[in-house]
Amino acid sequence: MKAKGELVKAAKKLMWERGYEAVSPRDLLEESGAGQGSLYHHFKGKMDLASVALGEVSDEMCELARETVGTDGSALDRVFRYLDVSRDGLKGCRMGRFAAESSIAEASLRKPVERYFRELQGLLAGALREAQAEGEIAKRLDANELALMIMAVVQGGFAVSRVYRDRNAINRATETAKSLLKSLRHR
Amino acid sequence: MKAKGELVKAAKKLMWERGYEAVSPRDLLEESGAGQGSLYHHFKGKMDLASVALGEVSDEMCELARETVGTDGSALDRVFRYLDVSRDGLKGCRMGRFAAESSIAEASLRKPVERYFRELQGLLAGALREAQAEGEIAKRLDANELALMIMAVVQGGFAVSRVYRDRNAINRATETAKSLLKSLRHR
DNA sequence: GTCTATAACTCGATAGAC
DNA sequence: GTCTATCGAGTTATAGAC
Repeated sequence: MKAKGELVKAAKKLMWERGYEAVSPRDLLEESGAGQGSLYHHFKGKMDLASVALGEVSDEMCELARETVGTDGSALDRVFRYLDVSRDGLKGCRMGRFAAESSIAEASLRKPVERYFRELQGLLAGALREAQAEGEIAKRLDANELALMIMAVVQGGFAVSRVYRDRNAINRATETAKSLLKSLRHR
Repeated sequence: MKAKGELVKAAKKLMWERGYEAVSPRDLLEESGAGQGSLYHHFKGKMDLASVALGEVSDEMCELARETVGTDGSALDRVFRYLDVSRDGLKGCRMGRFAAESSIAEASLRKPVERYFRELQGLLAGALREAQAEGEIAKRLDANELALMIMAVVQGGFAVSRVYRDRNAINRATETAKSLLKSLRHR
């Protein structure tokens, strides 16, 4: 039963680095130290293992998002706290990196990613709505749409960083998003 | 010599749909109608063919960007014209979709993508700088950084769209970006 | 539950006839 | 310049001993 846990751990590590398609069962067995049959004893196949691994990553990312966007500080500061997270643009989002792969069409892989995105959008939209209610920022923009755009900046920031081979491009993009949000204040 | 052109055409089509890694030489031969040896007669291999195809796509996308961000209309309107392009979020950017793949590490694939991104950022930054000079928007934000963020919104919009399976999520994200830019006016 | 061995297939690339 | 045939390696998955 140890092999099962080791396989999931290996999948979480390797698929963060390389995504789904670029990781082979062979890689997973090697990384985990498990024997050939173990993968297919505990899981239906590579995709089933990936699905379990992504489910765990999704849980971890949701928890992290709740801590980041959490409850202390002003509503707008909580949104800024999410944008202020220092990101390595060359790595890619542990969840969002699967969006570009064709495997995202498979429900078992897409669902954990969608769950994280919905949770994150809800957290950001909640904080933005609160910021609007308390007069921190203008009310004319829909909080849900603003949250969606903020998430797009982060996801797209990874893309731009990788193309430019500049691990900080993403952090400059989120900094600019902060500046734009500030321009919604005091109206 | 017909096979060469057909192979490039096939690569441009299939790699738009599926990226680099998910397209095999087999797929390319089938789509193009060329025989097995033709690929390796005209190109060094799959990557060389992809590089030529991406080069052509990069040229086309640069030209399209120049037309879109072009010269007529106010500077800010030209930026809005780029954001207003209707995008199918489920498809993915013809260039940006390669950013998430590990093959982007290969210079011959990354270069055409980077060339397009630099061209686009330059066009957007130029229009934004002009908008600032003419007093359309506030000057306190760097035009280059704003352009970078706008590109991130578009690239990330594709990611969010695909995860949500909502082809319009990207268009809502760009619409919100427009609204935020408008909040920089009249200060 | 874990392992070794291997099946059946596809991958990117090459050889060589025409 | 194009084709058919095929290589060696790597892919996902299965069989069956322990």
